[in-house]
Amino acid sequence: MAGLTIGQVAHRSAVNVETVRYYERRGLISAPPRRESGYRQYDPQAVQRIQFIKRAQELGFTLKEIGQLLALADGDGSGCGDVRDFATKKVADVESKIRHLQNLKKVLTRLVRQCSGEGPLAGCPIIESLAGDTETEDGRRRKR
Amino acid sequence: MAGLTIGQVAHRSAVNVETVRYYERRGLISAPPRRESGYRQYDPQAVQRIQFIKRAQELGFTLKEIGQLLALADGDGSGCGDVRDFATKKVADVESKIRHLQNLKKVLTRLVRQCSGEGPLAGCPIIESLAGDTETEDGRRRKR
DNA sequence: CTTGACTCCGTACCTAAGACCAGGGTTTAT
DNA sequence: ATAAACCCTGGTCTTAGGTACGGAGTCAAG
Repeated sequence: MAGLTIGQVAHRSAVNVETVRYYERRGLISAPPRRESGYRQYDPQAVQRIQFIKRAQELGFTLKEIGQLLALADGDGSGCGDVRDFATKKVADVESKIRHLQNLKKVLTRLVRQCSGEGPLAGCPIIESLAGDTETEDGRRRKR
Repeated sequence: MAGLTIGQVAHRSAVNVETVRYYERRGLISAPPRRESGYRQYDPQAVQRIQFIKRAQELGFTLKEIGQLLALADGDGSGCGDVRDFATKKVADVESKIRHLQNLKKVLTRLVRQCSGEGPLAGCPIIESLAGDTETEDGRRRKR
């Protein structure tokens, strides 16, 4: 009984069966050999690989990036430095997202602070701020 | 020539024509009257409304949330406080996302720090950390 | 041998927020 | 009058990461 069924692999890696097949389609895990019946027969390594994918996802990598990461890990030519570059780029990514959100938060907080929370809607600083008052000139490009 | 065409509205609010129609389908802007020909005839107010939507989007609100926000703004019963609650909840939202990303960053940074960036792949701390080593027990639920 | 659990494949569906296209009809400038 | 620019509907396509379904075949236990 060498080899795991897809269901066993899925359960051990805490994902759905469909997810395993999906990863195969995406090329993240290689197509395993089959039994006579056509059933996939997995090496226990497959579980490791899926867990790798899941952990990398938790770190904010997309499946596409994980594919590249796995290619590095599988490939021969690359070294540790390539992997580090990858992770470094991701850190910059995350930092940029954080900055964006912090700016958002600042603006939102300011709006909330300006709003007393009392009185009717008319005059609510939040609504007014969103409504804005920029009058754009006509931009019809049509010939006249 | 009272009323703007959809193209004029789109241009003035700096969105695509399709976007305007999409917002109408989503119920974010009301369906305007039509000419004989079937052409939509917009009030200039429509531009304001779309700008409202766009600004709210920039603040991180989804269209669904913006729909609720607009319902507040349109509805009669609600007051400024409801709007403030909304924005406050969004701030909490954003804060939670920031915390998550900061945690991500911490983990990634630690990984990068641990990695010399030299040498071959085998033994790269980043790869090893992702590969992990948790041995999960079998969870086959099938009768035997 | 039956039954229930499992697996196969392909395809469709989901969320978000639109973009784009085809095949028509309309408006307007010249 | 003609051509360019515009508008209509309705449908499909996109990205990401899966989930779900249907009909069929398979496997193991009682």
